Amino acid sequence: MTAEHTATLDDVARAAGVSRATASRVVTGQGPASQHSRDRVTAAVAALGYVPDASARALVTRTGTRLAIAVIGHTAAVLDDPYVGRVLTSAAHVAAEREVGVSLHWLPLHDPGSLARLADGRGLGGLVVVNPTRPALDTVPRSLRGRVAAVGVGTRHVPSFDVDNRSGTDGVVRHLVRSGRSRIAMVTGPSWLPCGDRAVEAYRKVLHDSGGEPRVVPGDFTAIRGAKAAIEIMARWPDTDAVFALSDLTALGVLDGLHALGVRVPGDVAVAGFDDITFAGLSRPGLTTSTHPVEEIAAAAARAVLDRRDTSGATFYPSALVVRDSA
Amino acid sequence: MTAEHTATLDDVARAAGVSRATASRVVTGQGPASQHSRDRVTAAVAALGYVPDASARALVTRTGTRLAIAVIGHTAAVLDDPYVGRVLTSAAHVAAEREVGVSLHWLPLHDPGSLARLADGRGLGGLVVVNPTRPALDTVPRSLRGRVAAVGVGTRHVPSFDVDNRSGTDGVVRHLVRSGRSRIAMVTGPSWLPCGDRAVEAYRKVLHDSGGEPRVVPGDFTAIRGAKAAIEIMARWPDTDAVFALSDLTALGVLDGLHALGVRVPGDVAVAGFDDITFAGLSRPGLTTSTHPVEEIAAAAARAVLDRRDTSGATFYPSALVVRDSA
DNA sequence: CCCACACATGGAAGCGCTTCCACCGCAATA
DNA sequence: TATTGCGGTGGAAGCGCTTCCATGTGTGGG
Repeated sequence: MTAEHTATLDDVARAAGVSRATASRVVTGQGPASQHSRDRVTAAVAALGYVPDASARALVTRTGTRLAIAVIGHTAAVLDDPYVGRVLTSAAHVAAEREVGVSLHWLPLHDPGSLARLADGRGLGGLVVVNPTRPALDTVPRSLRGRVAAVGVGTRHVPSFDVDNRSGTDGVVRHLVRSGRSRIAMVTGPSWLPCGDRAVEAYRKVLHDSGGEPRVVPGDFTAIRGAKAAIEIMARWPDTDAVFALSDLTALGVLDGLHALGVRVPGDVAVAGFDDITFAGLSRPGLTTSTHPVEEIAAAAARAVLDRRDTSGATFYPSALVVRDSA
Repeated sequence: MTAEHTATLDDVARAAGVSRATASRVVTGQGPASQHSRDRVTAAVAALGYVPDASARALVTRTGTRLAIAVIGHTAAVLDDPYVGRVLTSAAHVAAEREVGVSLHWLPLHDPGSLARLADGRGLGGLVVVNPTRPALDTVPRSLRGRVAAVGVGTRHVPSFDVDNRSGTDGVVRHLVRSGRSRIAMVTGPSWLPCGDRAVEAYRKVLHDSGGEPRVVPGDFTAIRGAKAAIEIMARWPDTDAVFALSDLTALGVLDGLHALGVRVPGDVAVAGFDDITFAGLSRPGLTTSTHPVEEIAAAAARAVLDRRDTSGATFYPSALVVRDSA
């Protein structure tokens, strides 16, 4: 009851009748230990409510006590993206359970050294790279081996977690086709982001299957770009009857651009986005989109890093169509 | 160049020709030190690029290495509020500079002990309480004295940082009056949140000055509640010609509710919000609102905690009217 | 001229933990 | 029975830092 003095590993060892070394082995799960002492230590841990001191552990294992979230982008403004906010929130939530904190960093797209510099300092326990590029991921120092994960499409070397853009896009574009649209344009993500490629592929495939011709305009996941893209699209292909943007933010911008042009949605042109952000349901017309389990993805990435799990390889999370008014 | 081995305090002491004790005193700024050794150590620190190991320091000072962000609310859903996301992002950014991480926690509104429990564990270097209640703030254990700050209106005991709701509200409501509205309703924040009181006061004052009668409906900062509030308001006071919500999210909901009712905005009813979130500019009609420098406020709170500054007392940040289409 | 007192300083202890290493007893092999 | 091997174990070192304490140094007053 009156804890007052937080239990230390010494207390646990004493209570279990073993040495501190053995207690440590049991608690960390590293090294040999007989079933008998394993049981006794586990019991003592529970009885005393022992929680390892993260600082002490970090000190000796030379492993930081912080999970860094690094976002790659042209400017520091990427940090303000609601998507990043969701990643951060979810990661912070997971980290909190492990008595670990998270910190947020911007990695300039054209400064490959920045990641190495970030990872160089002490105190870094793990790294989650958001929207990584190949070159960036290649500069991760080996001191962080096994403690790096990617949110978005990564490389073979680090576990990566992403939404299934391919089937998500497929679902949305098919929906557009089903509802009678055939001249469908697409606003992509930034060209340097590999995850967009799969989406574009899927879009091309559906269009090919349905006999439409692809109309692709580059985007950057921002709303402003969406508005401009809408204007571009309508100027270039005036008969366009649907626009699919690989980001709700961009789709909202498209809505804006179309509105400025006097084009009715969904009357003249249907609009669909991707991500299902909160505001997709609050825009007028309500945005048809595809879900993006960002929180789940970020939590998985954080856990992979924190647990030093060897989950190399890519994991894709399903995306589901959400039909509202815009398409 | 080839750092390889991160400099330790020992290296600094050796380079400066003093003992580790003296070097520590200079680096931390605690304890006496002659100007001479002060200079030599500072030079050595710069030359070696020394950065104190947060874990080691935390271990001995028995002070955590993590800045906890605690949000009070009925359910854990408060953590998904974009406002919290902005606070977290900004705090994480500030913390990163100090080699510190942040973690996110939900404090059940009716479980006063939860804050104490959170602060009890080791590894907690500081605490920022978002939207604190008096009782919650009173349970902060003394072990955290001087390392707690509030985002929102706090108590006399901890430094608090908030937007100037009073003048912000004043600005918005006055704008409504100026543009010819006189039957203005207000959707407040949660009743247990003291910050809302000042806003309601300001609203009442403007209405009193302009001869209007107050129409207050309780809100909770969510969009759904906004939609319901809109319906409530129009049912209770059908001649209402303006609605002011103390949150953009709620205002967006009001827009939705009004739309469902077939009420035109701003034709029939003007709508104004508070916060100026990203989506305030993307809704249709664009939301008239008042700015809320959340990032600046959160950064100030984080800094106050991290620097153990004795900034007790409340600091209010100015809010500025942003006129768009909705009012 | 000497004592007291401040200030500056270095030695050393120790924060809570992991991990190397030497050691023990026991079964399997020779 | 004498060796080897091996899983289990505790002692002890040490991670990088702060801080207590005893030990110098220099000043002013008696």
